[in-house]
Amino acid sequence: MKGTFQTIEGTSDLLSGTRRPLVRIEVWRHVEDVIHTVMHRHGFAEIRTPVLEPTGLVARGLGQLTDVVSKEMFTFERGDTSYVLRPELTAPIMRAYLQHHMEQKPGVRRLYYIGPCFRAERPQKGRYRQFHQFGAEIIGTNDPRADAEVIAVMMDVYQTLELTDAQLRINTLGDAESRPRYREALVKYLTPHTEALSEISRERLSRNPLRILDTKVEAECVLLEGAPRLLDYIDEDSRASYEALKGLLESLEISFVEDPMLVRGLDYYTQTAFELEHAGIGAQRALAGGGRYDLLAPAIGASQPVPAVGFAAGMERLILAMEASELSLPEEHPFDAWMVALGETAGREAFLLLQTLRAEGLRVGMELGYRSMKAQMRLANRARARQVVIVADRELEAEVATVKDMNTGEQLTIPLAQLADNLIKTLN
RNA sequence: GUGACCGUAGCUCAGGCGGUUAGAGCGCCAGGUUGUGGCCCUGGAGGUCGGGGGUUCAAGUCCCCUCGGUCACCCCA
Repeated sequence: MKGTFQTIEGTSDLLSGTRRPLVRIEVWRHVEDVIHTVMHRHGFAEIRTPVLEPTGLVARGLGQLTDVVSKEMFTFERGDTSYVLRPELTAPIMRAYLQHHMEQKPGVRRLYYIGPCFRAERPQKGRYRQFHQFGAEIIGTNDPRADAEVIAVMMDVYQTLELTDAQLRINTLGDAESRPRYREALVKYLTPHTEALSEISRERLSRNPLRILDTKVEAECVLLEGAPRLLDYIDEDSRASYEALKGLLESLEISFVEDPMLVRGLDYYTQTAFELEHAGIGAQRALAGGGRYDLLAPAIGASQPVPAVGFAAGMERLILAMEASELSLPEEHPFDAWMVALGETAGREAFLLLQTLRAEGLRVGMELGYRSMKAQMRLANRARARQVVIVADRELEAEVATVKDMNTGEQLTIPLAQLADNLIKTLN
């Protein structure tokens, strides 16, 4: 236990054969398969960017004042550059879009990703220092159909995984002009009540007042009921695009609730904002979040805004939700067959036979080292092998193998030349 | 970063007010069946009681520090 090395705080190994779905590799593979399939169906192209990015990209992209940038980044210096382990993927994707001049390609860009991210937070349920996100972005248009499409592909992933008990909430944050006007009104309303605010909200009042809207403090929620409404301040374009989005979602029969208190924690969001929540996964209940971020590109150096909308989703939270919703999750894969050999000569022949069966496409296992038949049979059973192929001197002399069906217990003698065909036939 | 709870075999846990060889179930290995799994029976291996310090004749048990885990705050996917 001690003396050996351990995974560092808030990180974990994903393994085969564990009882815990959250770290069971078969569950991850299944979820990833579904994500790739759904994204592919919707015409999104995969993009993989480095785990390491320039610190400046993330700091300017997400905003210096956000908690993620100001206290949750893993950064290090080497030479005269500062590197960061990416805390999210939207800024890196926009960086790639600009770097590879994707705006020069015809039409809009539909991109999706899956990969690890890092945040130096205190771990708890649904929150880890290395965690995994998947997401999709549509870059190059402010058409509200893009907002609807991003939500549609997101919902399709959960739908395909049969996770149907998540709730979608949407809101609009207004554009670059209307948001500051609202911000001003909110500050004006809250300032006389400064005394009633929590310490955290008081600090936000000057730094990022919109974040006060999603407070959990009861007294503040009551106070906010009388606050100016964001919806009353937003510009015509944002309002029209928000109405269009709602109409599209209704037509697509994607159910949602409007939540005027919904705000996002990163600076780059404007207009559409949305979040998908699941009630069964603890305090970190957001499965996915997203929205429009037309201002990200100029924040990281582009000469003009690039209209874009997307979502990001947590893989760990998705798996926790699937577990909470009692969906059946993949276990270790069974074996088609298992080789059992007795003695050194047969052990060598069985090993060669094993390889030819594998070449035929069968999933076949075998213990190495010379153990008793009983021990080998037990291993075959544990591996949930459908059939066992027994080979010893007796069989080899006659050029046959004894094949045992592990469900019925039935045993047959099969000529080696017909072994593969025979195994395949009985599997079907 | 703050707080609460928890660290005893590979896993899940038991160990009344400190008392001398630290236990169980499951798992693992072997045997019962000179070539046959799942059930059953028998035996075996496996533990510096997270680490360090202290109190005491005596510490898994009490105290302090430390590391790790879990959950919550905060934050966010």
